[in-house]
Amino acid sequence: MEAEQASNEKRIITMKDFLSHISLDCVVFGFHSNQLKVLVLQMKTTSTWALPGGFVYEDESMEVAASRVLKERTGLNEIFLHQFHVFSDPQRSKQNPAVPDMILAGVTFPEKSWFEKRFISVGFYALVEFSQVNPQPDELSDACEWINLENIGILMLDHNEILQKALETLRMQLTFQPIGYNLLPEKFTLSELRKLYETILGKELDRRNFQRKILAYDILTRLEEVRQGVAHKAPALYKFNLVNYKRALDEGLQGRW
Amino acid sequence: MEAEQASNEKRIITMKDFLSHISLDCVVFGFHSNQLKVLVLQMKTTSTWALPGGFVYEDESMEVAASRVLKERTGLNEIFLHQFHVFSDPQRSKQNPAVPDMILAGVTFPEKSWFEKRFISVGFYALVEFSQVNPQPDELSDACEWINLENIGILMLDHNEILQKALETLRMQLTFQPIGYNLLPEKFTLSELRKLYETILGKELDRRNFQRKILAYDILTRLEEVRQGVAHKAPALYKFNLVNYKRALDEGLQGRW
DNA sequence: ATTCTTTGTGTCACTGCGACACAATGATAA
DNA sequence: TTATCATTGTGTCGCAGTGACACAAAGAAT
Repeated sequence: MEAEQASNEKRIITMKDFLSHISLDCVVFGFHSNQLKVLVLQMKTTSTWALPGGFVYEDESMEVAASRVLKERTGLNEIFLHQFHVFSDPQRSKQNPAVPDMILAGVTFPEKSWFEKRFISVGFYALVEFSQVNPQPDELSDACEWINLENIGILMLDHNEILQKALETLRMQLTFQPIGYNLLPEKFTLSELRKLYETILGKELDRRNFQRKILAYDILTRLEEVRQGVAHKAPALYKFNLVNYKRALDEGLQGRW
Repeated sequence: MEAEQASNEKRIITMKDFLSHISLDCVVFGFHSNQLKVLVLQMKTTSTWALPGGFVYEDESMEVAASRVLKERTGLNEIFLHQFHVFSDPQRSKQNPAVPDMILAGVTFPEKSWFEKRFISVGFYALVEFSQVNPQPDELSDACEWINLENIGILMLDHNEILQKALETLRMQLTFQPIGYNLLPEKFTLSELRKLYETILGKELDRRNFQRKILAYDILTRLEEVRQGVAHKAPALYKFNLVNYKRALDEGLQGRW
């Protein structure tokens, strides 16, 4: 169906075309200035902060819906998405705080019955290149912006739990899959990659051991170039070897069993 | 609400109390005779084999619903469950093949509209002690029984994909979490535990190296007893140290980063 | 009594680990 | 111009863990 473009004018959105009782919430991770950042929205009526999310059209898969929703929030066409958990506590959305915002935005409810009742949410995390994102609020929110992970305050509903679960999933995942592609620019330094790992793991890594280990994964290609305009010894630039990187995602890293 | 007991007589089941568009499918793993087994149902009308599953009441979480469904199929009260993926291809249930069986079983459809349309399925895998399971078919099926994982044939809808994804999830999980509790009896031998790992990984492990590694996890307690009635040297019996086992599940095994 | 199979314990050479050193490089300050 | 500082690339060290495998014990079968 036609893309719903962000617009200043009120537009009619009907819930009828969405699957009832199902929503999705996205934890969008970016990386900038050696900080892991999360994209959040500020709701119009309540001013609370929330993770981006939305609903699923009747002819969409969850992944397609999440891609569509995030294209609208970030402007990006291809986003690395990964489902990580279904949040289904019946208490989590007894009274949907977004309803006033939706009414304000002109949403009509052909059948209020399902939307004002509970719904489950499929949690996705997305990894995006910070510099390529053009944050766009939706009809329900005043702002869409990046917040440093360590500065996240109180979010709407169970969004703090959703964010925490996403982070735990990312952390656990580093034990068997690499990370970095989709988050870092095409060319990056080992120092930048290491700081990405450090912000996810929440601890400092020895730069020499990190280098030996990550090079042992055989997923990086060292470029002839070095980073320009830096204050000290210029570090080498690297890029991901996508064939090996994707294989490492599919098959997991070697080891353990 | 009242438990829906299996019964020979037709009973009225109404879809009205379930969340629309949402189902769950369970891959129930058991382990017996050194084989990983999966619990499957045989549908009445079509005679196809399917994974157990069901729907979610309006006041249940996904986990509670899955526990309820599996209590009915296995007779077990406490089952280790883990969500692993949401299956949401719009094509996956355009025409629900279970509808004829449901009609045969006396199910009425207050609002056919959602059930004959598509729905997403939350995939769970369950780990159960084979010997404690009392397989029970539901109203839609003739049989509920174990099949060796390596003998699984064609399953209904996308259930082969669901099963494959569950197995991949289990395999990947062995790189950062242990397995065995819930699947093995309270007392077991290292040989039995190793064969469990081998059937999940699909490859043979050296029994000496396996022993050294698994003991290094510090999740096992060696008992004073040995297995009786065996043909050769009696192996020592072990049990899981639940404190350490659960910590290993929560925090992951040491290593990598 | 011998053979077979399984188990418990252990060894070996090798690899990877955590902790860290040293030299190179470029900017900054004296 | 020289010295200092901070960062990076490469490497070492002692130790721990690995894959491959040996040997002895134990009990059943022949």
